[in-house]
Amino acid sequence: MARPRSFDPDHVLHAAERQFRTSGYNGTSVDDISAATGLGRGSLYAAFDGKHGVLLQAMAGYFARLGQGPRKLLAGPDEGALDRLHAYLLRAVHGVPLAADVPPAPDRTAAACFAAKMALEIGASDPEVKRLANDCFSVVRTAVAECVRAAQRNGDIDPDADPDDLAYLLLTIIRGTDVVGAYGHSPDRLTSIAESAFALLPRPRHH
Amino acid sequence: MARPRSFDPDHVLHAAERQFRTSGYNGTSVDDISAATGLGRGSLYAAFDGKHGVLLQAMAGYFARLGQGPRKLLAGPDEGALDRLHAYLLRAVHGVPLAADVPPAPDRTAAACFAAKMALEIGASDPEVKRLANDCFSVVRTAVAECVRAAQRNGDIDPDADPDDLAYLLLTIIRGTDVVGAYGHSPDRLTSIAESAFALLPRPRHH
DNA sequence: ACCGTTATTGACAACCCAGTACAGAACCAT
DNA sequence: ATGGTTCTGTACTGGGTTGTCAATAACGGT
Repeated sequence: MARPRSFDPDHVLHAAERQFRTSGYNGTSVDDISAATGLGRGSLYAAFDGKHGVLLQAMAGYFARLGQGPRKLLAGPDEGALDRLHAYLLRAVHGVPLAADVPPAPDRTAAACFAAKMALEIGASDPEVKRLANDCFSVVRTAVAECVRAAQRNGDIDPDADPDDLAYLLLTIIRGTDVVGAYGHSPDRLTSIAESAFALLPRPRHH
Repeated sequence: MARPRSFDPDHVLHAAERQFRTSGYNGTSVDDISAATGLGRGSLYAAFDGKHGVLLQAMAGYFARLGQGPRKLLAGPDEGALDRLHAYLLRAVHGVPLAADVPPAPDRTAAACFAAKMALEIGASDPEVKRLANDCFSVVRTAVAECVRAAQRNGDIDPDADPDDLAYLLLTIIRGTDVVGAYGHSPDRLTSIAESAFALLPRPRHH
């Protein structure tokens, strides 16, 4: 009974996310978002409540995508848990894809965890952003910890190791590759870091 | 023969660095820097060439401080290299101090690697910042790698491990703690992560 | 005590930005 | 076809930002 919106909200949020990723929050103006998405000022305010609203909704979408990745890749039977962990680690250091059907990132600079980047920039003065970033960390951390436990049950990881400690460490490494990898390091180097980390996981001492 | 400047450049750059750390580059105005340092606009432009100049010089100072830390803590005889690595790791995850006589940081949020934070925010469009950040990474990485080699010579680390790979991994972990630790995680948690990482270092298999 | 040189201060002008308001367009149900 | 409702684009405004300029103050050599 009324005029339908002529854009796809997800597409708009993806474009905005890309913009925020490359220019930062304070570095992108509403006009930048407008240009990147094709929407006019008015539509942006009506649909997303302005710049800050766009950011929050873009981060929420990112969170949803982020949650699916680890859960799908890491969940499963105890058997093969270590392999899943390996595969996830290699994948994670190369960034979270914008969408399921989109390759992870054009350049690694823009692939760094969106939530972490926004949190580092404005999280100190923006509790909502801070909370969203923490949620992103938590979902990865719990999924990894669960997978570590599965691998322990299967005898692939030293049962004496604390799965939560390991999960924290792995999360730290993944976030670290965002920073290290964002500038001047090749994907090969990131892969190498991930492999090194995986190789150091505590294996059970067999007999 | 002319009026001397009435401020200490280092003190000004430290204050500016603190401001940049808490508010980000685009989040701090020249007036903010002016208020934080006590200098007027004109003096800032005359002495540091404006906001961007202040950032570059503050980062250069940070780089100098950063370089001293690892080198002093990590360099030394082969004997005890592993202990030095351990001590450095524990120290690094709690941030780089503003000055030699100043405690590392009031809150961990502002302690995250200054260079990494600036590089993540504006490095994509600021080659000079990007280069400075890479320099910061390099100095830590090479110092760590050298210490790993020393520990290997002393038989404390598996001689088959690639010291450069390990150094990259450790650098990644340190940078990761900046991100993870910046929001919502206690210093104890960071210490725990550092200890976990240290415990996983590949020891030589003794007979 | 004076004067050249340099720092400091405060104000100013041009510009950019976020958010709002209003006018027009598109759609659908009737 | 028409009308009500919602979307879309643009123009406007108040506030904040940057970089500069001229006037003033402070110092040291002479």
